[in-house]
Amino acid sequence: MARNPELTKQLIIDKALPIFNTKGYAAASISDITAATGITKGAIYGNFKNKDEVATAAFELGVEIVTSEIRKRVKKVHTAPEKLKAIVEFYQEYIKKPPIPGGCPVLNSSIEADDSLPFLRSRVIRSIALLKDSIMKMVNRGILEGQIKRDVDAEEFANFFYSTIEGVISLSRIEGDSRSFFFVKRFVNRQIDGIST
Amino acid sequence: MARNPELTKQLIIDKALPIFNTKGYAAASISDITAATGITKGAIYGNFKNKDEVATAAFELGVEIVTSEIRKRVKKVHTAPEKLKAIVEFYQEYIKKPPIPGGCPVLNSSIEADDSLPFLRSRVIRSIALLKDSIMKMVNRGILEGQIKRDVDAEEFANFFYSTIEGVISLSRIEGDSRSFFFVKRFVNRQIDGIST
DNA sequence: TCACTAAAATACCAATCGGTATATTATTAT
DNA sequence: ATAATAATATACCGATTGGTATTTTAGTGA
Repeated sequence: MARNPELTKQLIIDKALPIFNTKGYAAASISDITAATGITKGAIYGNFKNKDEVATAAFELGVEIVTSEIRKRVKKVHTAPEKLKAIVEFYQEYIKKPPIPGGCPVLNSSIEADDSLPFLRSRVIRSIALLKDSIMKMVNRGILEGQIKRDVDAEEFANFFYSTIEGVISLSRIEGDSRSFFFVKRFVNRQIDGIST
Repeated sequence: MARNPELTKQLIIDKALPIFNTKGYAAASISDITAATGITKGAIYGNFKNKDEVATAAFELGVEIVTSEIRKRVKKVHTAPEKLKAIVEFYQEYIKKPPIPGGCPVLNSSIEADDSLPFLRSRVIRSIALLKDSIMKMVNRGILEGQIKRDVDAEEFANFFYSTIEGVISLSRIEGDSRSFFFVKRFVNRQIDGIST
């Protein structure tokens, strides 16, 4: 086996992410991870203090995968309305061809960590705050640059935008169908057009 | 101990619901239920085939609690816009004073059952379909009665409405704050006004 | 009052859980 | 080449899991 602890650690995180994201923290076991990695318990506990730390690292990777892809797509276009639509587009593709099996790690962890798992909860809150903040900034910059109407409440829009997208992701996933997403996408894009100048 | 199997069964379901709803199916144990009920494992397995059946019964109770309260509030007012706003109002109070600890059972189960728990998944799908359908009928009846604009797509609105509310519930819960709900409520109510005649 | 029955309590099961202590490796410095 | 060290593998731990078999208990009809 490779004796590079950096690689080992990364391998564990990479394989743990889809496991935690599909089964949830409680149902995912260390044995699941040893099975997926081909690595033993000794290697896992040599590189992580406990299960919580593995889950934390996996969650952070999940957030990084999602946000880096969003950043990439947002940079490609240059007006606020286009950027917002690019995010919607991203999540549509996310459902069809998920970069991480099991849905959105932020939403999943949000549900599982709201009443327990305090170590995760704080990180989920931070991730959501960052996401909402970037949407707000997008809207406000759009206002300054004359692409978005001046009377738009950026915080209200960000909360609507985030809630609706997370909601429709869970909806589409449980339905196993993208029909709902189609409708919601149409609605959201119309809202974006509605606040555009 | 009471030797009324009907009461025993109901006691188990009543106590199991908040446990499953807060901890999730995987993390909730039979021991949690014996502790909460004061009843032993023998009584549980005498009344239910297995854990799945307890979880199923608890879920059905959760759905009944939510939908019956919605029905009640929807009946109190007599136009489609008022009915839609009454649902929003219900969920706002739901967050402040939850009739079931742990958030919305439909959303929670939706997240946990999308990749596993097929016995739950099918029931979640049915519950969501019923909820969305009742919103669609509300909108369509509003159109017929001249309260809602004729060009409104009921299915699109229902999907937006459901997604947004479920999304903001998870958001408010993880944030532990109703600020986000306030913004989203304002947005949704404005949408309702926007489709009203 | 006394069987009979059904419900609930108790005792037990193998399997698995997260975690640890120890043994075995592979790598590096000398 | 070899000793020291760090990383991984192995073996094991008590606790808990869902579930079952058995015993005790409460309620019912005769």
